[in-house]
Amino acid sequence: MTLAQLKVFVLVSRLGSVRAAAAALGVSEPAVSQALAALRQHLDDPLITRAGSGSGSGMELTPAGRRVVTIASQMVNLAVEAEAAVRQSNGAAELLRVVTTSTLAQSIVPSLLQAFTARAGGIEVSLGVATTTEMAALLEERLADVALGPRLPGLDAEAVMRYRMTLVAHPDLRVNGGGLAGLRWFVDPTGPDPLSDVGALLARHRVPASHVSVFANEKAAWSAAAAGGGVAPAIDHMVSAEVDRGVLARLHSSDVPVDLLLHVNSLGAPRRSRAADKLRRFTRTPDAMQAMYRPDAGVPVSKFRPPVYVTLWS
Amino acid sequence: MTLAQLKVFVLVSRLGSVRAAAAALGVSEPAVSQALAALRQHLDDPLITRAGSGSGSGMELTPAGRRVVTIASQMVNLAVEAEAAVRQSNGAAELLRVVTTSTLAQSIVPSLLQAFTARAGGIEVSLGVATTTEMAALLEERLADVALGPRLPGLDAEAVMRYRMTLVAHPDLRVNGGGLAGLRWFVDPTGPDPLSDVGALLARHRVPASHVSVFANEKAAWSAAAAGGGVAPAIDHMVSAEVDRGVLARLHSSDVPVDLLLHVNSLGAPRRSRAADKLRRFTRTPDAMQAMYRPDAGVPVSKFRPPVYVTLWS
DNA sequence: TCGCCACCTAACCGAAGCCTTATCGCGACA
DNA sequence: TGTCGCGATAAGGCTTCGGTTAGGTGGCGA
Repeated sequence: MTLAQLKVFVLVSRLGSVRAAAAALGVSEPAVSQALAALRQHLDDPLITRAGSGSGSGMELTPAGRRVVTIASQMVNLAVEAEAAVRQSNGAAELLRVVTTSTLAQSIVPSLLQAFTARAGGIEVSLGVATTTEMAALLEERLADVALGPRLPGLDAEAVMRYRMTLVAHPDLRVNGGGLAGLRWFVDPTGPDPLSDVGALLARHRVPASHVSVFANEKAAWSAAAAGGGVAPAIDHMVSAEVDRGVLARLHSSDVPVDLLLHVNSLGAPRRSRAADKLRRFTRTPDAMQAMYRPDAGVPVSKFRPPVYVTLWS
Repeated sequence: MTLAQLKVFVLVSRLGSVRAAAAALGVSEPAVSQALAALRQHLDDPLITRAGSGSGSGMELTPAGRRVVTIASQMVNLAVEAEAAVRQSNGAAELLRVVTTSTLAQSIVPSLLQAFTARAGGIEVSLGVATTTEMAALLEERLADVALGPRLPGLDAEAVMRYRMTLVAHPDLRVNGGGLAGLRWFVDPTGPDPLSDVGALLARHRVPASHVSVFANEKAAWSAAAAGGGVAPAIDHMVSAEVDRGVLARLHSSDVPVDLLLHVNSLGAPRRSRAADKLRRFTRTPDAMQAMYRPDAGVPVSKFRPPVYVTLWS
């Protein structure tokens, strides 16, 4: 019984799927399946089984599994706590692990974190990308300290800023009879995640999967849209320069632009790290606002080469 | 950072010595030292250092070490709890791990445990031997559920029975001018442990180490005494047969025979296992009393061949 | 100053952990 | 009835763990 195995088990039970856990950990699916098998053998109990014994119906804990998952979760948390305790005792830099969606990781979040590290000394920030479902599980398991994105139910969430998502395209593009759903859509890797901003947009417009092209990052999607032949979702104030230069134009419909809220999510006050607390406080300052609205402050796109959607901390 | 490493660290810090921890775990001393080194490297902190940087002065936790022990201890406890939870959920036999002193392990305790397992169904008992100092640490770390022996401070102790420790020798042996300290003493492996019954007896009589011979078990010590040339401590009612047969005779002095109390020690009620609770209750019954006073009920001596003083549960 | 005691380090070795790719099993669903 | 999705299993390789024995180091006491 190793800590890694316990971490895997907890993550599988929280995400309800081996595949999802593998993705969240950034490893292959057999790796997860095998860790689970080892734990099952060691404890001599299936712990978690396929529910409908078919696909799609999720998984289900055995009685023993239910008891173990709570204990295992505590152990994983304590392991993180131990490392943090040492780091803090020795005055080393605190570690703040932030997760966000792929879309936000390319636009708003990097400049926010850059401003934060400059302001609050002695904190080392690392940024990871995850789907919305994963974000909650990652926070619960203390694999991340803060999640920036939509409001996560069951966690301590706080609205930070309002941002507008628009659709952009080549200025000459005309929408024909089929409506927006008839066009080609160029999206970043959050597109396939139905809970993400972009995924929700695709769902609302009932865009068939065959019309969607996934790009490594948002900028690549705009470029494709600027070249003509399709539309791309974008965060409004990040494309203002391109719109001003006439390279792109905003499209309008009943659904776009749409105003969204960026939240800071973390565990409740007693359970979250000091660094997480500091970031929460920082997001309320004018400095933070200014950083988030600065359009050109993105990190170099190269940092987000595929596979973007998988990041992990050991 | 593995659970085994954490267990080692906690045990070292509780016993205050690498050697003692190695003995308690039944492994060589470098094994412990190395596990500690791995943890130190991983956490980048010495965690625990020699106090006076000399021999005998014990060890001392660093600030980070102090914080880590408490966390590590919880983790180790939770690991045990997880396994117990599964076992219980599945109706498998509960596991009761008992530690006792070497002296008692050869005499009173086996017949007690034998009676207990016969009475309380579905409990699997395993017996280990440890020094008095180790017993407390083993209970704290949940490496054992119950300790049978002297009262352990800081734990939930309950007196179970009174037993008498006598000195036996060949019937013809006469004590000369030097008193008892001038004789050869034949003792079992608890002799070198100054906190044990036998060790305390040696200390009170100021027996020099050169006069002490350590035998693999108590019966071997009696045999040597019966052959003449020395004395051996023994639990009174276990040698009554030999005394009746004239093979051995009891010696008397201001200090011997001495009456001692056997205690059941375990963690406090909320923290101890159900099986531990059952054993505690059983010790209050007449059946338990009868079993403990039955002189011939020892387990075969072969089970206690050296190394006796080492015990091991993984 | 010699030797002992307690801890650390080195070197080696087998077992287990943990990752990969490839393949199988099995419901669900068109 | 194929085939798709998803989990389990097989096989293979690298790394780490955890154990051993042997030898090094540095106070402390006689």
